[in-house]
Order: sequence, then structure tokens, then C-alpha cells
Amino acid sequence: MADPKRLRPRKTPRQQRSADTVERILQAAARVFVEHGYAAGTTNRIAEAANLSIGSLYQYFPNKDAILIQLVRRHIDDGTAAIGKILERPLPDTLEAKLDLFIAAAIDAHRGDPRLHRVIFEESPRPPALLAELHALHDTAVGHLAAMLDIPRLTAWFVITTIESLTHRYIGDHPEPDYPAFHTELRTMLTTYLEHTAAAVPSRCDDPRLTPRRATEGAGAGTGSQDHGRPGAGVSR
Amino acid sequence: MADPKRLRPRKTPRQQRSADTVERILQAAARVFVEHGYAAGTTNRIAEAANLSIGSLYQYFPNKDAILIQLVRRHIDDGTAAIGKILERPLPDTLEAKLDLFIAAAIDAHRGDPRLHRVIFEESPRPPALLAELHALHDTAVGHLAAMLDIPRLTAWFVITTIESLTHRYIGDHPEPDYPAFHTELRTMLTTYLEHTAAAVPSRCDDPRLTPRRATEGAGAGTGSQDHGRPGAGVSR
DNA sequence: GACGATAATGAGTGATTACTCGCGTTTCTA
DNA sequence: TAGAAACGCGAGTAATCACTCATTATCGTC
Repeated sequence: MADPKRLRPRKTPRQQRSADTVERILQAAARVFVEHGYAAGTTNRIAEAANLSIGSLYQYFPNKDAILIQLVRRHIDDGTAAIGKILERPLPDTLEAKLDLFIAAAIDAHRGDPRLHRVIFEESPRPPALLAELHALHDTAVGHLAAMLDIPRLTAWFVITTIESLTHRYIGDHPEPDYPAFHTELRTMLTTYLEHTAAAVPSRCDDPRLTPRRATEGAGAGTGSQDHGRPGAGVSR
Repeated sequence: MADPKRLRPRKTPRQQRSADTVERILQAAARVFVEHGYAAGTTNRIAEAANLSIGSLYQYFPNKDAILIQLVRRHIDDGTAAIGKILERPLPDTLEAKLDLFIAAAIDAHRGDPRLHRVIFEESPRPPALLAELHALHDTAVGHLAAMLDIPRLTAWFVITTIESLTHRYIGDHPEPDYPAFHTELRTMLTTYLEHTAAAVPSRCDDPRLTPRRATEGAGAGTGSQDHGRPGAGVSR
């Protein structure tokens, strides 16, 4: 019965004109989603913002979700490319320098438009397939860091998640972010954490209750993509 | 003219019966929002989940947002109460124990229903007034921690935000969370960070460069935390 | 410049939504 | 036990939404 809900363009642009149209739709969608949020970012509004008729929009996107998904996919591709870039060059020696690579990548990912990032990653219904891709990207970063620093996955999960979350929050909370200061502080925190973990010495806290649990693996990031099947998470009518 | 869009109940329950009704509506709303998300959590669905007619729902809530707001307000009150509880008892001596209080409070706040927490804090339209309250709560926590540990506000922002964000993410990402392990790991990270910071700053906070900007308080409208003033200063890499 | 292919149009459609209002039912008070 | 106040009801309404389709405009090629 043919897939009832396609998420890919229904028509492939043949001329430059329509390629531009698709681009205009995506950029307008980004703007509209940022300004109105996903739910209130109606397709008519997007078409209007793109100086386009609603019909033209539906020539290239079968439904509203497909537009968002295209936007998300671009972000995922950017993230994947960022990780690829980190790996393709020789790794730096120091712990700080290695962390710097990941921190810089996270900041870069948010720099474009943090509000769009917010809409995409927090406010929108994402189909399980995309969610899995997102999770996979996160897991990839965790895995690479774990290997690169030779640390348990739970520790790597902490580091990667800290970088992502704090960057997200810092930029969201501070209208005029001071990136270098933030970067430095974040690196300090993670460096001290990792040095302590590496030393694995009950430095100050001989109290056995306080010794860091060496991550009964698997319980940690391993379960990464178990996405506890949220039932109707999608807004989709 | 009367406010065109009230967000408070339009009718105050006089009998036990209607008080129960209001409670049922709120609990049903929580369930529906969790299951369908905010946008698809329609008022009719909420009424149905509460075994109530849609008309009755609108006896006590002037519109859909008002229901959500009541839910958010409860969360804010819980958070405020949690901070109050921390302060009313004598403070523990060790750094770890102090951090434990905040970590435990954050985990508690999420334990109820992390998915509801998600809907409330990430997916829903929150009016500026509420957003300001949320920000104020965060700022309060930052302020108390800064005072309690005698550290700069940026450092306290890092600690509080890390606790909040990582707890949120950890619970969201791990269907079967191991709270003690998480708690311990988080404490380890923050303890090492704070010990390093303290060590790097001779005689703690007497250094004038590090005095926390007391953040022209009360700026409820202003984006709460402008505290990125000279942050990395004392971190002496 | 003719003609088929590609692109753009926008009023219209059916579904869904938040919310209303007139009326029946239960509870309180005397 | 009667009357009033509080409560509960749910079909109905206007608005809004995602999306369609018959039509017109533009492009590429000869």
C-alpha cells in the first residue's frame, strides 16, 4: 500500500530554480521554528516566510515532519563530520588538548543558532529512526573518547554528556557568551576529574563509601540506545 | 476589560468533591502530557483521562496552558522546598557531604517522573513569568552554593548546572538508572573540580579578581544569570 | 517560437482543536 | 425537606491546521 507517511522529498529538483526553492524552504523553516517553536511553526507560515506558496512547499516535502527531519539530518551530518575531523588528524599528546577537540566541536555545533538547536533537540517529535541516529552519534563520541583516553565507558559518558549539556545550557543561559572562558573552565573541570579517575587513588577521601565505583560496565553508557520506546511521543496527527 | 488570558483557576473549589476534581485533572494532565507530549495532549484527552467531561475541566482551568502552569508551579515549589530543607538543618562539614545534599535534591526532583520533567522543562511553552521563576530558582541554588562553599558564582553555576543537566540526561538516557553509582561518580567529578579550583586560588576567595558578581539581583526580567564575569581568571592553567 | 517538462500557485477540504453554554445533578444549609 | 449554591455534563462552535489539486507560469531544447 505504499508507505503511508513518507519523509523524503516527493520530487527531486531538476533545475537550479527548484533547488533554490528547497533551500529557501529549509532556511525559512529554521527561522520559523526558532521563532514560533515546532508546534506553532505551521507549514503555511514556513511557506510565507520563504515567499512561496504553500503548494510549492508540498511539491518537495510530503509533510511537515519531513522538513524538520531534513534539518536534523544536517545537524547529524555536521556532528559526524566534526568527529571525523578529530580522528583524521594525529591525536595530540596531552589530556587537555584531547579534551579541547571535543569541547571545540560541541561549541561549534551550538554556535550556529542555539535556538534552532533547542527546537530540534528538545521540542520536536523525532521519529525513532532519527532518535537512534542521534543516540548513535552520541555513542560514537563516547566510544572514541573512551578509546582515546583509555577510560571506562561510564566515565566517557560523563565527559561527553557534560560537554554537550553544559555547552547547551551555557549558551542558552548567557545571551552574550564568553566562549574562551567557558571553554577553559569546562576543560579544567574535566581534566581534574579525569586525572583523579586515572590516578584512581582515594586522594582525599579514604572513606570507602566515597571511592568512585569503577563503573560496572554496561550499566553505564552501554545501554545507550535502549530508547525506552516512548509510545506516542510524536505529535503527528 | 479583565485580563483576556487568565492563567489562574476561574472557579475556586468549595466542596471536597471539586477539590478532588481539580486534583484528578492535574494528575490526568500529567499522564497525558507524558504519553502524548504537550502539543498532542489535548484538553479533551485530559478530560477523558480524568473521567470527566470537558466542560468540568474548563470550570477550573481557563485554558490548556493554565493546567501545565499549575504542574510547573508544583515542581518549582518542590524545588524551593528542597533548597529550604537543605538550609534549615546545620550544614555538614565536608565538601562531599555538602555536594551530596544538592545532588540528592536533583535526583529526587527527577525521580518522580522523568518524562513529565522532560515535557515540562523542554517541550512546553512557558510564559516569561514562569521562566523567570525557574531561572530564579536556579540562581538561588547557585547563590547558596557559592556562599556555602565560598566560591565564585561561575564555579557555582558550573556545579549546579552540571548536577541538573547530568541528572536529567542520565535518567533520560538510562531506562534502569543506577542512582548510587551515578551519584558517586557525579560527586567525584565535582569534588575533584572544586578541590582543584580551591587549591588554585590562594586563600580561597580573598582574591579580588574572583569575587562573584552579585548579579544585579531582582532582574527577574533580565536573563537571570549574567555571571560570566572573568570566569577562568583563577583557574591558572 | 513551439512544445513538453518542470516549477509555482492558492483557494479549498476535511480533520482536529480549544473552548462555550444551557441544562441536569449533587451537596449544603436552614 | 425545600431552596440555593456548587458541581458536572457534552453536543456544539469558530478557528486553525496539514495537506490537495486543478490551473497557470517558466524553463530547456529543438
